[in-house]
Amino acid sequence: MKQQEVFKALADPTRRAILKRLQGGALTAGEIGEAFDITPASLSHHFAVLKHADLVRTERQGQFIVYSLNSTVMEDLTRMVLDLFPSKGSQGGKR
Amino acid sequence: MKQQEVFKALADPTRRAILKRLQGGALTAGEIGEAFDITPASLSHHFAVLKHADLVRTERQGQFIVYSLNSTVMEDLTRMVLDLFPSKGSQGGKR
DNA sequence: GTTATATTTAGAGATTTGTCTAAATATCTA
DNA sequence: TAGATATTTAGACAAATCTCTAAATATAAC
Repeated sequence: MKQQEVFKALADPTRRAILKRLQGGALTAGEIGEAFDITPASLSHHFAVLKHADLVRTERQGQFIVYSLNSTVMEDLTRMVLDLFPSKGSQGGKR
Repeated sequence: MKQQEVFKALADPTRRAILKRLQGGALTAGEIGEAFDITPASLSHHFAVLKHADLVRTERQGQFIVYSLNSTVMEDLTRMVLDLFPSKGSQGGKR
């Protein structure tokens, strides 16, 4: 997993909101876009970043492109976060 | 907790490395800097971002300024990440 | 008080990022 | 095939970000 891509992808509030929107299940690009005051082109850029980080999956269905969360990344992400902080009780104290 | 500040702070690899360095316990700015090929000024900028996100704490000790992880944020951060993804088994299926 | 060490602040410059408009691609429907 | 809809790609621009050098601040040691 590309740690850097994932953290970068999560750094933008619009992208985090996109992920949250997908929690309820897969949506087309257009359906996702309804919630944002942003052009389809800009939205598409965010999709590209999320895809590059492997946080979402896509599937074409006729005219539409359907986005869904890549839930397997969740585990990795949690691990990455946990890895950033010492486990409880193991932290170095005062010097 | 300022979610946006936290995610932004974590988006930079140098800052994540700083956090990892602090896992072993508190360190002075100079000690942290030894590991990076970067000027003290740039490092100080990263410290400011981490502090602003409340990810680290500081304490002056004479000439030195000692940085340590703010471990209480860990819990919040994990919650933020978990919140971004549906809990296992609850994810919406195909449409 | 002067000098040295540790760190931050200020300001500048190059790169990256998020947004837009315009144009391109893909699919559907008639 | 032609026209409509859905989405992406290309290119431009402003704002944010990371880095640097130079200067400022704070403490320590003499």
